[in-house]
Amino acid sequence: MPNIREVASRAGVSVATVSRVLNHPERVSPKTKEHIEAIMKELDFSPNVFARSLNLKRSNTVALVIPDIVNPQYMEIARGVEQVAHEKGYNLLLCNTEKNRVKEQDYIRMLIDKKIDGIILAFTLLQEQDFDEIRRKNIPLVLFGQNILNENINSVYSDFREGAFLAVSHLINLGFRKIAYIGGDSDHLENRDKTLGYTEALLSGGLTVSKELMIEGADDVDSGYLAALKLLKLTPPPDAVFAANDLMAMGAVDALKTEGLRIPEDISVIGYDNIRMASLLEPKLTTVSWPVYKMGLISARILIDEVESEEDNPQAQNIYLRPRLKIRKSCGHETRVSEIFDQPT
Amino acid sequence: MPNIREVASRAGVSVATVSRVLNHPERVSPKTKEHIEAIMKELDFSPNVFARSLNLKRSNTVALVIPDIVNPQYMEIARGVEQVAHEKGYNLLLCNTEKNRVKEQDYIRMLIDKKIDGIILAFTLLQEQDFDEIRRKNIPLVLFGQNILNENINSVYSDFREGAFLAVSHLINLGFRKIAYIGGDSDHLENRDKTLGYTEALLSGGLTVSKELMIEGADDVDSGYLAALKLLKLTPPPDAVFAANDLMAMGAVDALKTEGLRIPEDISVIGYDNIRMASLLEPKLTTVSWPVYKMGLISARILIDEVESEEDNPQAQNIYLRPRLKIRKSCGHETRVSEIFDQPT
DNA sequence: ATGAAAGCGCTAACAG
DNA sequence: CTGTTAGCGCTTTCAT
Repeated sequence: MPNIREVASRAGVSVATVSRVLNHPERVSPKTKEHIEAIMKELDFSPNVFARSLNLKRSNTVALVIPDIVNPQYMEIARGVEQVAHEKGYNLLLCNTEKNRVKEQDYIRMLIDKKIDGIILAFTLLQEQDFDEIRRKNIPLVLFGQNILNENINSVYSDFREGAFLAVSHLINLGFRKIAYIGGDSDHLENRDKTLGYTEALLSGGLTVSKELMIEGADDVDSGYLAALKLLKLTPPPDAVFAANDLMAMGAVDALKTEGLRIPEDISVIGYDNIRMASLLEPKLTTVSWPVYKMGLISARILIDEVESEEDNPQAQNIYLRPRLKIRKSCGHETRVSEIFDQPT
Repeated sequence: MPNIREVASRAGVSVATVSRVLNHPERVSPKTKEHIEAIMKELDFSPNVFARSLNLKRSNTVALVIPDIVNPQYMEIARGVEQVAHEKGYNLLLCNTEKNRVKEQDYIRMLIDKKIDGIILAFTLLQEQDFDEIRRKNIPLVLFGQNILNENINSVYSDFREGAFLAVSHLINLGFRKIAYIGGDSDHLENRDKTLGYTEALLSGGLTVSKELMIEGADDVDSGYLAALKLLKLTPPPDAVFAANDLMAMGAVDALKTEGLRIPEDISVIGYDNIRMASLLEPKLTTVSWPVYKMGLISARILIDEVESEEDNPQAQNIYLRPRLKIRKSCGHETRVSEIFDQPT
């Protein structure tokens, strides 16, 4: 593996000149530049990134920390982030916390030690003070999918409270009165926000909030299945259920159908996320959509801009994208369904 | 940020000693070791990875190169790999090629330049000669999900030809005669293997292979949908369809149902992969399962073992895990369905 | 068991 | 426009 010294000597120049064609090509005369480049090609030379990083104190690598690598919604984030990172010549370190607070903290520690250029924390389980070290070391940080904890931290988020409110209000408008809720893991702030949206919608619709209608799931298909089974034990059972994500909604639909109920004739189901699969379910799932992929792109752009900016304390950005109701077939009401389907989306 | 020199001077020892407690603790007297460790803690010192890597020529980072970050099956690989990498103190660089041969080559080039410690190539689009550079630089490499191209390259794979054979034979045993095939992107070797399995099963079942029954999809839900629509135009239409993955199978089911067909009464569908969603479909999808997650774990272990081994040319491993038929409800035959469902899985 | 010193390969300040 | 040179922070001989 040739190094810069070898290139220099073969080209009959100093290492500084070679380094210059690598980093400031404009400061080298076109002739020597071409010559040196030819030699680089010939020797198949590529600069040693470690030495480079040691000097520059940058790794050209950013990290995405996510709770669950197999959740398709989270992977949409990764797709967006990877896209931008690759475009801009950065590498993407993927950190899967498995919703484990300790693993998340470990990872952050490790990322700081590694002198990562920037970090995107998606749906973090951590508190503001846990970011202190990141901020103290001036490592650019973007919080994804999180309500603003602090205006001084970059965040790209969608209002999950509002989304839940939308979903439940839709159910109420449809005429349902006993609306169950399968919530996500309440360790996550966005799930607590959804719960808020659920109760607010109930209240503002003149309904009462009942603990027995609220079950906490674990964000996956199976817990949705189990929760629905539990809800069916109530007498009378709920006439509609709002699940905090599509995965749980799909599990619930599966359970409901297994128990012989028809959807939406006997019971309505509404989800959250609008994952691709949600539209393949029978019946196609009504859900709340929010622009994950786009938010992934945006997060990465904000992050990398900040990495590359000279400023020490750039103004934090708080980007906010709205959720939207996606009406399909899994909710309905005998007398009102046509009326609803005629309304614009 | 304190460096090793500062730790040394505060501890009243030389940098060499500090370095030793980091790398060869046994070569330092317990007393001084403890003392130095205390000072490290006090100063919150952690060694600079760039300097370290520059010396050691290792990055403690491995890469996973996959064709499609949103395919749940591929993400299962990532889950396994991340698990092991994290356990062993390695970072995981995620490279999404979007099934783009050029992007894949770019990535490999970049990984080599980055002096990555090891690479797992999942369902690569590349040819054996494309790995030359990786092997020349002695970078440990594991091919995932690939038939052996070369016994000297580590590979962890499942026999997709056999899996397809299993699936189609099942259909034939069920009594179907006109069996369509929605293949995956034929740029991928594993999809060509599935095609092989399909035709072999047909032939060994005494059926003929017909081009018009074979459609090439793009491994996603939508292309399955489109393919099924096309197949329905045939007269008579096929009585069963084998899709090369569950995503396409799900798309096909969607199309078939939309066109008013009942599954399995009017037409049977069988998929491949056994993704979680496949069991939520109505009817639950019969499919071929193979142990992706486990294969991810294994790949990472082989890779990291090789990274950490002293040997220059360790014996390559070729691990092989069998696919298995997962019989559910989406295939059936009026007269034989009960008979089939009584047979052991 | 410990220390001195020579790099690892590169960048950038400084000098010309 | 180009060359000289001093680090970046660490690991590792080679001495002692």
